Amino acid sequence: MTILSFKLSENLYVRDPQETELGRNIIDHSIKMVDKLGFEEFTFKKLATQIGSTEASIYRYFENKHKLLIYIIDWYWTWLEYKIDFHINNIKDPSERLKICLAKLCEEKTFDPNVAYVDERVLERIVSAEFEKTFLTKQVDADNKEGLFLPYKSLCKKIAGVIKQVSPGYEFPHSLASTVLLAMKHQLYYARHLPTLSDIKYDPKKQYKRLYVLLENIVFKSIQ
Amino acid sequence: MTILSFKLSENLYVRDPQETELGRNIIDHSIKMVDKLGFEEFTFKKLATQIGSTEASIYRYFENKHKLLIYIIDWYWTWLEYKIDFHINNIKDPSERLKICLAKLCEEKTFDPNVAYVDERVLERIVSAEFEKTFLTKQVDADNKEGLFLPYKSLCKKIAGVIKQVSPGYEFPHSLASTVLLAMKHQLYYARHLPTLSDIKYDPKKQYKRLYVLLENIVFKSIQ
DNA sequence: CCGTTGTTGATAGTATTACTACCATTTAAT
DNA sequence: ATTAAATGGTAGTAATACTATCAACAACGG
Repeated sequence: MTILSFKLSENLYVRDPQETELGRNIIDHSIKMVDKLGFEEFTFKKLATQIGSTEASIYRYFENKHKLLIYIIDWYWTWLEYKIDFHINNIKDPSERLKICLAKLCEEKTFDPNVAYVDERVLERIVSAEFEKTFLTKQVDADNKEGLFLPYKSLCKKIAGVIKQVSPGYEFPHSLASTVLLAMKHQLYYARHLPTLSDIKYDPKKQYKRLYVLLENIVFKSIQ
Repeated sequence: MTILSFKLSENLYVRDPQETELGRNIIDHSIKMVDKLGFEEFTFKKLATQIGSTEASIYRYFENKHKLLIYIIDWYWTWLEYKIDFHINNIKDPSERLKICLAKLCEEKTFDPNVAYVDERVLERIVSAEFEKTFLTKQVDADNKEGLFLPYKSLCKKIAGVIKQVSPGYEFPHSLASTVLLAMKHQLYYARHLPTLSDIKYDPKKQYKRLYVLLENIVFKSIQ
């Protein structure tokens, strides 16, 4: 049994949270709290109380809650890219590769205790609801320069690359990849909260399959 | 010369800002300030100082800054739908109608003094950067019940309707419409701040045409 | 012309947030 | 055993997101 963990950019934290008990506790409980309260209502104070620590201690790990959020979300994208790599490895046929990418994106996540201490289902909800808040800020450019968005950009590039393999002449592989990546998160969110914006009905079982059909349709038709 | 203005849902405000000088001032300057500072840094205090009024007075118009943001963004979607209606009126051919829709979505906005007191270019930037913050909150369901997202849902429905006219059998008209609406805002934002996520290069002149080509490609290929 | 009502301005106050600073204690490493 | 690192505890600050109260000044109807 391998416990999977990923080293993320040092610019994200003051002290690496994966190295200490308190650090891991911070990550673990922030994930749960952000999911429950939403990012706006989530504070270091509440987190500190929850884990029986203090605000000051948390600030020793993360400069602010914005970087903590990016940390969590970067973790998700890194993990997703890892998963995709793992599954397209050794597959030669480009179309098949692309289908696997999309399938992995849409796949219903499960809690796998082998993957660190993180519940991927919760993580997925956080990414759906909070991802865009990481870069829709006035500090985008500074954050980007620090490499805080590398995991997402890397995943996008990977998918764009696979698209290029299927259709070398296609003009917009990166745009299509980023559009699909966002769409996948949004369609699930809409299904749940704003159903008129989507044709995918909220259904914990069937929605993922239907999402796959939608994305496959958009991607393969667009590049053909 | 007609000054165009739209009546928005009463649930958005305490007192209708379009009816008084102070109200119009609030809208006018919030738009400028949200654009300049970003929504997080924007406060009623700063706004009050800017327009030579007080926090208390602003609270007489808007319950909080969240509703003010929704107000501004609802205005934008309402105006965009109006514009689309205006231009697809009397056009019979469904494909032509859909093309006009997309063209109007992508079109470079200009400052038209006939449309109230609002600079649409600024508005467009705000929508690009802040729109998702209106619904990615824990109060989505409550806000939705109050009808705060009607203008966006209505526009989405309209485009889905046109898609249906072109391709009556297509399974995902709403999903495709909402995906494209978001993509249009995001691709421009990426072009500017996260260029590796897009194949559209930042260029105040040419980017809109290229965006149109992208969206036309995605939409027409997907539904064919 | 008076009295009522509505709108704004001015001021004040509160709970919470997002930090920073400093010191004491525990723990781990040499 | 000594030292350094990690944490906890406490305190404090500026700013935010409000709420409440009161006075000034229109505007309007009788």
